[in-house]
Amino acid sequence: MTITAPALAADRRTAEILDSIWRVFAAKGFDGASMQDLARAADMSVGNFYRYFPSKAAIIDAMISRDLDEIEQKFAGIRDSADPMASLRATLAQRISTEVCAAEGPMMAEITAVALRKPEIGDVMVRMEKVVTQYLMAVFALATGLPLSEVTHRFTAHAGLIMILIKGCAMSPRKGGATESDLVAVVLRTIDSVLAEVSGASLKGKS
Amino acid sequence: MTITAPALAADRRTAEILDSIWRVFAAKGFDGASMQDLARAADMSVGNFYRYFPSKAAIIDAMISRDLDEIEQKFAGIRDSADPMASLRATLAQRISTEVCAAEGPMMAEITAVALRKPEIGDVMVRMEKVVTQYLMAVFALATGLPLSEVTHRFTAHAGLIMILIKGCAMSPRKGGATESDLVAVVLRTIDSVLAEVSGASLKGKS
DNA sequence: TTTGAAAAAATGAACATTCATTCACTTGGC
DNA sequence: GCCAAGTGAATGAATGTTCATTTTTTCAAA
Repeated sequence: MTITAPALAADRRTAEILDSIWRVFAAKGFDGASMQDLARAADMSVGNFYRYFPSKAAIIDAMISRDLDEIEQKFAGIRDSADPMASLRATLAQRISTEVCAAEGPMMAEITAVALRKPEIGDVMVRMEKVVTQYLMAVFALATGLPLSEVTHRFTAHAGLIMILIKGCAMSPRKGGATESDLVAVVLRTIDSVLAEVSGASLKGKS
Repeated sequence: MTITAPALAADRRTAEILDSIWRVFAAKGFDGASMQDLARAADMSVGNFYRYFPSKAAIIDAMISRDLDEIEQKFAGIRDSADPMASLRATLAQRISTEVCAAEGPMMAEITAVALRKPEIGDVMVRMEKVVTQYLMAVFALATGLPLSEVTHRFTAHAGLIMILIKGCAMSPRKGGATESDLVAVVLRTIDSVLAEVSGASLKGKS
C-alpha cells in the first residue's frame, strides 16, 4: 500500500493551488468567489480546476485538513521541546499577535460562518477542534504528569476557552487596520491564567 | 423637525422586514441569499423590496443598528438597576447561554465575516463595538465610583475581551447541536474574573 | 359622508450579466 | 501511441437591477 509517485505530485499540486486561492476566498467569501475567480487565481482553466476540486466544499475541506497538518507539526515541536507548557504559550502568543491575526482573520471568519451554516463543513470543523483539543490534552498531561484521562476530564473546557480566544483575536474588527495591542495583552494574560490553572493541578499531588 | 407619521410607518415596516429575513441570511449567508430569496421571505415583490433596501449592505447596516437599539435598551436597564455590575453579569450570562448562542451564532458569524471583508461593513461594526464599549465603561464607572476617563483608560481592553468571549460562545461549532455546558461555565468564570478585576479597582481607593 | 385625484406602496416581467458545470479537444512527457 | 494534464467555448439556470404598470392609501374639497 505505498503512495504512488503521481499521487504525491497531485497532492503537491493541490497544495500549490490552495496557496494561490486562499486570498480569493478571504477577499470575496465562500459564495462571493466564483469558480472562474478561483481558477484564474490558480493560473489554470476552469475545466482543469474542476479536476482538482469538484466543489467549493471540497476546497474548504482541503484547506482545513491542510491547516490540521500545520497544527500537527506545531504540536510536534511543542511536545518535543524542553518545556512544553512554555513552548505552547509562546506559540499561542505568536498566534494572537496582530500580524498573524490580520492575515488569517478573514479566512477564519469565513470558514466559521460557513461551518455554522452548512452541516457538512460544520462536521469537518468539529472534527478539527476535537483533534486540536487532543493535542492540547497531550501537552497538559505531559506538563502536569497527570494521566490523559484525568486531564481530559478536567481541562477539555479550558481548551475550548483557549480556542475561543485565539479565534476571537483573529476575528476582531480592526479599527484603523490593526487589533489594539492592549487587547492582545489582556487576552494573553487570560491565556496565562488558564495555563497556570492547568499547571497548578500537578502541584497538588506533589505537595 | 418632528418625525412624520409616514416615516414612522416606514421604520416599522423596515423592522418587520428585518424580522422576516434574518433567518434567510443566517441560513444562506450574505452572498448566498439572493434578493429574490429575501423578497419572498418578506412576502413582497422584488421591486418593492428594493424600495426599502437598495443593496445588501444596507440590510446589514439596518440589522446592526437594530441590534444597537436592543443593546441600548439592555444597558438602560442595567444602569437603572440597584446593582449594575450584578445586572451586567446576569445579562452576559444569559447572552452566552446555549439557546441564545445557537439562535444568534450563525448571523453573528456571517456579519463578522462580511465585516472583515468589506470595509464599509467593517466600519459599521467598529462603530458598534465602540458604542458597546462606551456603555460598558459607563457601567464600570458607576460600579467603581471612578471617573469615566480613568475607567476608559484602564478597562477598555477588558471590554474588548468580554466582547470576544460573547462572540466566541455564539460562534462555537455546535457538536451534536449545542455548545457544551462545561465550556459555558468556564467562559462565565472568566467573565466573572474580568468583572472582579474591574470592581476591585474601587476598593483600593476606599481601604 | 362621499368623492376623486394625487402620493405612496407594491407588482412582476424583462434585461444584461454572471455563474457552475460539462465536454470535445489539444498538449506534452514517457 | 498512451495517458494524465490542461484548455476554453458552450449551455442553461440564476442573479442583480430596472421600470412601466397596477393597487392601495391618504386627505382635502364637496
